[in-house]
Formats: sequence, structure tokens, C-alpha cells
Amino acid sequence: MSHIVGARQAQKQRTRQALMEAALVLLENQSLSSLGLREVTRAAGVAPTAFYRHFRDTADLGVALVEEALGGLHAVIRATLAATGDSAVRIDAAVGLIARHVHAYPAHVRFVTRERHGGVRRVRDAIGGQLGLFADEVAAWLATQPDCAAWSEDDRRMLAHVYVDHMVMTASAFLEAGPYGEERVEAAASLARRQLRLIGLGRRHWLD
Amino acid sequence: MSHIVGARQAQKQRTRQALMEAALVLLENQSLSSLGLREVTRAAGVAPTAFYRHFRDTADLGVALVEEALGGLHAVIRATLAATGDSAVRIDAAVGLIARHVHAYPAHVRFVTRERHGGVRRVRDAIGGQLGLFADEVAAWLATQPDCAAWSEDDRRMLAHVYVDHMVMTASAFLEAGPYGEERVEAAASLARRQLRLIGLGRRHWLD
DNA sequence: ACATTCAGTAAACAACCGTTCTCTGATTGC
DNA sequence: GCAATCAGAGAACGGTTGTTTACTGAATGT
Repeated sequence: MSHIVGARQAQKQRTRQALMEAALVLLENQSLSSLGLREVTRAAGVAPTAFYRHFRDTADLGVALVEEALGGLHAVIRATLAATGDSAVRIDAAVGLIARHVHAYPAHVRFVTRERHGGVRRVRDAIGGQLGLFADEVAAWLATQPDCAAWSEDDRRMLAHVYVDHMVMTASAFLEAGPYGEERVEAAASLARRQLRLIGLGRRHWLD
Repeated sequence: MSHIVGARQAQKQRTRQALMEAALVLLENQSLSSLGLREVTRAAGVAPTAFYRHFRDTADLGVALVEEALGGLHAVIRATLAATGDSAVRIDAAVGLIARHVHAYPAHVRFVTRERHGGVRRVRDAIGGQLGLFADEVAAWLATQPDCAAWSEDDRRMLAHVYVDHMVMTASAFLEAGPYGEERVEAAASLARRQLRLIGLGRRHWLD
């Protein structure tokens, strides 16, 4: 493996990824504030000192995990919002999207829901920042919708906040339901859909 | 201090309380899964081995904290639900109650919101169990309300779930707003009230 | 009064932690 | 080709961790 351009950077990114994946596995049974540096390097198969080539400390690793878990979702959310459709099929699509995402990246979802109110301030803030951006995008989309055009900006942000919070809670519910069978997952989906329907009804009559 | 009946048990409960309070203080800047036994006893001013006279491990301490934080709230919730009033004053009363409770017991609230999805399964389950009981009580109350009497049992549980989740999120929002001044707290209260109004509107038109 | 109970103490244990310093050897730019 | 760079390894450090064992002495029941 020589004379390949960027072979060094490629290998570095590889171990960096190995560290992040090892951390993600370990974080399924504990929280970030108890995650040890040595523990991570051991699981990743590198020397403890190699950790410092990539992260200052485990909190730094956590911030990188937030970026990995949520950074790529903005495009997905924007695309989902742009899709048109009846409100009922909208709800089905949104809940189905969440269900599939949780099924595909359970460890990332668990990490975000666990550390959103977790013991490490920098990670908490990073998650809060990303969710705030999600709310911004939803609020901007709401401004383009006929039924919310006449709302105040504050009220649109309030509703966007509700949608984002509901998305996170639904993801968490799918995560808890997952190991207990498919009917539990379907119950969580049904719950989420009805809650969205309730919110949609409130939205429709907000200006009464 | 001799020849007092129960002097021994009283002193034991005292150190037990000292351990729990010390833990609660330490848990403001970390999460339970990183809380050390020695750390707690040091902060409580007792020998490390004294810990075992009260708790098997720190997870056990966490379960006791859940009981302390949420066990006494059932009566408060039931009393609040029993109070009659217009829906607008109901909302004001509920949000005000949450605000006052967060102000009075910030560490307990922080602990619950942090460990609800935290890294210690037994504590997670204990919190989930208590919140489930809250939802039961709210659902039972909804069954007595004229506008929900015709709802299905499942739908009432869905709405109760929404109310309980909203209560927890509002408490967390108050907690985050607290250190940044009174206007931030008022903004959180306004947000919570409008969200409750939205839910109320959805509830009113559920059977349309 | 006296024997029992038991909350809390004290010392020791092996294991683990984060961090520093030094070194190696393959990739890199020239 | 050759010198410079730098990701990773290795060893050692002082400190902390959970747990065990043996012990103390005041509150207890009779």
C-alpha cells in the first residue's frame, strides 16, 4: 500500500471511524460521561495513545458522533417536507420514514436520545443546535403552507418545535419497542400517527 | 443521644438521605452511569464502605432517587386534575405548577429528564414505570370529562401520553431556561401554554 | 446489667483510568 | 533517492475505582 495518493489520510480516517463505531457500540449500555478513552481504543483495536491523534477527549468524540448522526438528516427532512400529499398520507410517510431510519441506525438514534439531556454539556449543546436547525427548516416550510401563512412567526416556530420533539420521541419509542416484537413496533407507529393527527387537527383550528 | 426510641434507625435514615442528596448534587454535571460509589460517600462525608449499608450499588441509589423525585407527585397530579375551571385557566394553572415545581426541585427534575433515556436500565425502567402511572391517572381523568367520554380507551391513553410527555419536556425547558434570566423562563412558559392550547384544539375536534 | 445487634470505620487488594514521553516506520513532498 | 512528516505503539506515572475483610462502639432487647 504505497504510492497511493492520500493513503495516509485514508488510513487515518479509517481508524477515526473505527473509534467512533466502537464508541457507538459501547454507548448502547452506558452514557457518554462514563465512556472511557481506553475502553474505546480497546474496542477499536488501537493503542490508547492513538486516541489523541483524532479527539481531544471523549466529549470531543461525542460531538463528532452528533454530526455523524444528525448532520446528514437535513437533506432528508427537506426532501420529505417538499413532497406533497394529503395530510393522512403525509403522516404515514413521516412515521414510516422515522421507523425505517431507526431500524437502519439504531445506535445513532439511541445515542442522540440518550445524550440530548445527558451529562456532557458540549454534546447536549451540539444536539440542541442540530434540532434547532431542524425546527428552523420546518418553520420555513410551514410559512409556505396555505393554512399557516397567516400565523405569527412565533406560532410557526412553536408548531415546528412540536413536530421536531415529536419526531425525537417517536424515534425513541421505536427504539424501545424494537426488541419486543413487531406488534410493539406497529403499536408505536399507530400511537405516533394518531398523535400527529391530533396535532394536525389543532393546527387546522388554530386561528378559529 | 441515648435511650431515644428509634435513634438508630433515625441516624441511618439521615446518612441515607445525605448519600442521596450528595448524589443529586453530583448528578447535575454528569450522568448516573458515571457516578462513583466513592465519589458519593466522599461528598456525603462518610466512609466508602458505609454505602453498602444502604444501597447495593449506584444503580440502586438511582432507583431510590426516582422514587423520591416522582413518588410524591401522584397526589399533586390527581389534585390538579380534580380542580375545575375553564380550559385557558387550566392551562395557566398546569404550566404554573410545573414552573414552581422545577424552581423548587431543580436537581430532582434534572435527574429525571437526564436518566429517563440514560445509560442505566433499572433506573430507566423505574422512571418509565412512574410516568406510565401518571398516564394512567390522566387517562382515567379523561374518561370523566364530557368531551372525551365517547373516545376509545386507546385514544384516551394516547392523549394522556401526550400530556405526560409534554409535562416532562416543559419541565426540561424550564430547567434549561432557568439560568438565563426570567424572560427566558417566561418564553418557555408561553411556548408551553400555546402547545397545550394546540393540543386542546386537537382534542376538541378529535371526533369530527 | 448484660449480651446482642449493626451503622459506620479502617486498611488493603487488584484493576483500571487519563496523560506524558519516547520511539518506530511507512507515507509524503521535493 | 532522501529528508521530513506524522499515525500509531509502547512503557511508565500517579491517582481513583469497587469490593473484601476485620474491627469498633453506641443503641438495642431482655
